Amino acid sequence: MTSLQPKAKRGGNPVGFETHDHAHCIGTAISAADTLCEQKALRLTPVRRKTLEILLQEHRAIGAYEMLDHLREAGFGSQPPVAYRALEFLVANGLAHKIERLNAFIACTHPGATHSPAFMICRLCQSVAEARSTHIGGSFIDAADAVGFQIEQTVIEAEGVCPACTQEAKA
Amino acid sequence: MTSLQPKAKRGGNPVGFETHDHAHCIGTAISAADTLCEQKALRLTPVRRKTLEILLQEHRAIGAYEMLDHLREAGFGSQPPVAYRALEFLVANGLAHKIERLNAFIACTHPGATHSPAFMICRLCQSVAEARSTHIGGSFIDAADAVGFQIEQTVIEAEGVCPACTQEAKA
DNA sequence: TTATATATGTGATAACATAACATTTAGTCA
DNA sequence: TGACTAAATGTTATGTTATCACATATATAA
Repeated sequence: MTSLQPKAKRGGNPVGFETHDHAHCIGTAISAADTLCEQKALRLTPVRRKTLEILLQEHRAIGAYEMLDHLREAGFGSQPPVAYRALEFLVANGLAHKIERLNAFIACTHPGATHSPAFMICRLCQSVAEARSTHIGGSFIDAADAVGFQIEQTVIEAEGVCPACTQEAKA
Repeated sequence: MTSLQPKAKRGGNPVGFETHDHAHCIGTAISAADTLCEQKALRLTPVRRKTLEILLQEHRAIGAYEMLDHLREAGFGSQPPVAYRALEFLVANGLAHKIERLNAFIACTHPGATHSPAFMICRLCQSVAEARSTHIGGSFIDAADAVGFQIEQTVIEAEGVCPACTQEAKA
């Protein structure tokens, strides 16, 4: 299985995919990552940077092996740990997230901000959108507190149909 | 890798593990499953029933291959689809849940009730507790509504430390 | 009873992930 | 600078999770 698949449509906003804007958003995100890594004394090495760039470029959740294909094409190592380690670094530092339901990874849409992210996964077009709200897990945290469970990380994902696909289904 | 591993301690309630009570709770759950399947005209076949029994017996999240070991020992087929199909049936009908974070399955603690379950996973003792609250995902559903995303299923899981392990850590 | 749908068994393989260890690179400090 | 140390990378090998495809068997309906 190779890495070349059609890009998924964006979920959430039915905004058209525009190259110039997207290039700009990638640039902004990379700059933000640079700043963040400098502040925290983290090393955004070539593989890690490239991995983030690929996630941003694709703008969807991609699996570790698909990432590995891209990295190999870019001249990096071709064995699974190469991809997994870079992704692990990005996830650990809030620059990307793992979508457990898909066993795939996606660039964070607002790195730096402390957040327990929540995702909406379209089962029709496979797009994944990160929810904006910062307190999605609120009642869950309360419920955990009530029984004395110390939450360290949360996985909050919804599977369903995105607005664009809902429109298409109606048509 | 065989199936024999020490049982995880229960998370949530620090109630002792008592054979009689547990046997009773298994019996009750199986009866409930029978009733539910009769009502919905579902077939709780031998493999499916055994699979549910094993989940209830273990009282923790177990992987498909560990389940397969148990099923083989019980005289059923020994190839992965045997376990995956039975688990898929139970999950589809609300008798069990998949814990995405662990790639493992657990019996539902209150089948029949329509619910989008939420779980607390202890990273120290691996116990998994299903949260009682019925409206954990409330704010998430609101956030999805706001952007026009149609939720069909949710995955809500927290990883952290259960009350029992927190106690032990203090001691 | 025959037809049809559903469920099961099995072999093969795909997809996802990590352990272990050698090598290289970056940062530190005598 | 050069030796030391820690971190990162490359690679081999293997472990773990999940599905496809197809044959067979069983249940339900007509």
